[in-house]
Amino acid sequence: MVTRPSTPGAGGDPYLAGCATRRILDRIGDRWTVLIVGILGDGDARFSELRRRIDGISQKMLTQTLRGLERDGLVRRTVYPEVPVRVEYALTEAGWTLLEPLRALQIWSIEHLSDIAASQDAYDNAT
Amino acid sequence: MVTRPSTPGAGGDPYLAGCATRRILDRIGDRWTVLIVGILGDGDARFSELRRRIDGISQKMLTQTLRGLERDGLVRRTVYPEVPVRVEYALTEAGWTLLEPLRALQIWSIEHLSDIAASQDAYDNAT
DNA sequence: CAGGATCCCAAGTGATACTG
DNA sequence: CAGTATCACTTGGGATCCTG
Repeated sequence: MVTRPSTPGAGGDPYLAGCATRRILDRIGDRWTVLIVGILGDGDARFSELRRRIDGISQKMLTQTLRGLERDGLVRRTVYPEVPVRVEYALTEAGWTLLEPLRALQIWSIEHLSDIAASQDAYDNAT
Repeated sequence: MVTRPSTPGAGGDPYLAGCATRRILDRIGDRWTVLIVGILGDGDARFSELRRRIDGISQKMLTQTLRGLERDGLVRRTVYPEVPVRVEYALTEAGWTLLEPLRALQIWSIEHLSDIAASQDAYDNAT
């Protein structure tokens, strides 16, 4: 596939993996995406509900992030032409699959947050 | 732990998980961290070697990112007082554990990149 | 070789006002 | 209710020059 030496131990090409991961992190690495995906993982939600549950998000960023997720096929947007209009957001099949590796990262995060904080303190004091 | 209703299906508190994940993404969500961790996952490396293997990184960002990783206890920096000086970077134990969830994300990335690209094209054409 | 210090621009983000 | 549009600000990151 790629003319680059692959790592003996790991499966797959590390260079390709790096590129792919970078592109995904460009998408989910922003301040709001994972929070939205996480909430939608609990069930569908409408715009105002997301806005209420995500503390501190501006309406601009909520819209922008949802548009991006919709464009990537991770979130489905459904408009119900009632009065007033109702819009529901839900994870797509692909969106659900993203939840899995995200959980892995969450678990790692929770397990290592205190270690990291301690390391930071030690590092700062050593200055 | 937290005075917030937890999700029936998922393990752990989603609110805590969200906060923790956000803090981790603040750390690894930048443009270079995962690439550096990925390369160090292949084995120790010195400064100039990292600089060569990571295409496009500036010396400032390499230094800055390595400092951050060192501060978080994910990377160990070893100085050999030779002439000229030699500096080796290596993953710590915690750094190695991060590699696991990162692989999960990599696998997801590779499996879904084409789907995402296709979805983006469809979305853009539907405009 | 392995950085530190500085300047500067582009991008991400928030606040505010307006709309179908 | 669910957005769109604009402005203003903060920050990430690159370029460049300098040092032990």
